Amino acid sequence: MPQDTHSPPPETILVAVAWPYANNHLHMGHLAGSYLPADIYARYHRMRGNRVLMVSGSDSHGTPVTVRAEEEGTTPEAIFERYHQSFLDTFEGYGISFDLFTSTNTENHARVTQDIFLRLLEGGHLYEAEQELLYDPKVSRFLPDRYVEGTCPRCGFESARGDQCDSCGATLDAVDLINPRSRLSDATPERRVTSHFMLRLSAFTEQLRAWVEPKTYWRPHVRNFTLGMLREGLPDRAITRDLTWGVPIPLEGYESKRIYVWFEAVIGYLSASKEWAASPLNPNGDPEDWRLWWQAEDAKSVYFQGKDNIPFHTIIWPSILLAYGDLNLPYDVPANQYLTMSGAKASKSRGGVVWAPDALERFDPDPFRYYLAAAAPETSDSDFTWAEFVRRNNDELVARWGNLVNRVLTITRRNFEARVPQAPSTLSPESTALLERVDQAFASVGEAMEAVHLRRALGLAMEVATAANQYLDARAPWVHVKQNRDHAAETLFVALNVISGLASLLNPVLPFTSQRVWTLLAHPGEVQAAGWRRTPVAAGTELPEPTPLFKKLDDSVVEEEEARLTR
RNA sequence: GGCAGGGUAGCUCAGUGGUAGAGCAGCGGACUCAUAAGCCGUUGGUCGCGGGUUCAAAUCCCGCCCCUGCUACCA
Repeated sequence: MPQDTHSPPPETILVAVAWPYANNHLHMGHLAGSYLPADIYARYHRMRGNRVLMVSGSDSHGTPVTVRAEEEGTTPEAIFERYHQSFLDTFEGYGISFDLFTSTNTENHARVTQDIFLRLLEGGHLYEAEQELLYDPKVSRFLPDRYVEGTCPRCGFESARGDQCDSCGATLDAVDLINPRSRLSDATPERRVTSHFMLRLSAFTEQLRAWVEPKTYWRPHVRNFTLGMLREGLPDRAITRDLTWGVPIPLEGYESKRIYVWFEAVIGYLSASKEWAASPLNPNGDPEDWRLWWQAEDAKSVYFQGKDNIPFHTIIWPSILLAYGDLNLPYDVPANQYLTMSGAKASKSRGGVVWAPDALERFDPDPFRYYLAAAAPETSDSDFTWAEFVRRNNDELVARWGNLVNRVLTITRRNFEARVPQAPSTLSPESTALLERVDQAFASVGEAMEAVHLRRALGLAMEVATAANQYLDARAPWVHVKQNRDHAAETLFVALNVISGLASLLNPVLPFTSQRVWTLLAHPGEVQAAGWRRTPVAAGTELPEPTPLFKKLDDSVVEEEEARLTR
């Protein structure tokens, strides 16, 4: 019988997702690395009845946006707006279900950031210090290290970047480069002294260590990397820059400076929560509701992003939170490794990537969600190939799951006048066993979901589909429908109920097609709202005419898409 | 250089002390309801290399080789 496998009291969970930088469209690496895992996790918890707030936004500030604006002869706002809209479209297309996807370019965010800045200043966590930085006199701008090129002082490579030499791999300081030149104008940068606010990160080393040490449930690479950085000691870092595109410093006399992105962007998690609470999106209408996720003791916050973002979420953001006080530190930071594209790292700048908006013009979202979840880079880098995409689509979605739904519905339609057959009062052992197996899967899949082992969660759900195919084959309802109608009726009744359970189990990963299965089973409303349990299919229910859930893809897709990649 | 992750069947990967696993590909078979899908059986591995600990190691320790990533003032 259907049952909720375990019903603890509702939890409060903040699903915090990396802020994409608004200088280009999103690609498959972004989806696989943070947006899709976050969405699967959030959908699962919503089905469990937990109180989920899933937020993120466009990171709108920073030098690259300014530079791009100048290249195109437009404003930073226009560049940001373009990609912000692209992000919103991508999330809608792929079913990434943010409660709020805002940006750092809001008054609210500036206000929250400035509040934190002032409180940290009062608390002695910030101080002013002079720095010598490289300045491009032609474009009148201080240069981030990456915008300086020159000869590597170590290996003599002539096109070393200011932060790192691509030839010998050395970590560099831009002022040490020989014959430095600006990448913005080719001018020779000048050394100029400028004054900036520094964050006293060094003061938090011990507190952070005490906080991270017991986090044994974190992914090993996240915890080890963080502890390694703490062992080496944290240097204080400048949190302001000589820029005009960014959040202003809330003090007199600092009009030419802005709060820098690495300090300001992570604050977005908090400002977005506040924006959501005060907006019409909050059904309760209480602007103070953000406190539920940020101040309640048992609230959990889970931060999804790629591994390159680990220090910002395990060192810098926690330091800011500790300095500010009275706000929850991250509960977990399930950072993913990288998704490589046919062996090469996905990169916005280098090409060879599958752009999220483009891919959706030719394929449905669920096959991508499925593939990226099944091959998620949870423990090590994983490779996206079109051949694997086509194979998983055809073998696993079409043949195993879609075909299961289709064959059961078709037999039912042709032999039982499209009505769910009546099963006998006592089910056979194999029928009972299969139903129990589905119901039990809600516990095992749920456990994997909560540990953010999404590959495993999906694998466990798909095993149930395999068991259902085996059951059908053993019971051969297409044979018994002629000789022993009751036997076939029981088989189909059970199979339809198993499919109902699978629609729910797979919904976090496959929301679009699970909803279609829901409709094919004549369930009213939305699968998302049905809870984390199998919804029974009642005998006698009239079923609509089935249509295939997934499209089988021809092998020629592989060549076509690979040709597109190299363009 | 430092740090991290990885090196297991042709391919993609799971498996952290107790007789080597899954999916796909390959081979064979029974079936035919279904988008020729599904089901059953089967071939295939000195678990990167060399030492060590142990009654027992893919799994723990040491050394080495190779791959990837990170190394935080691009975000």
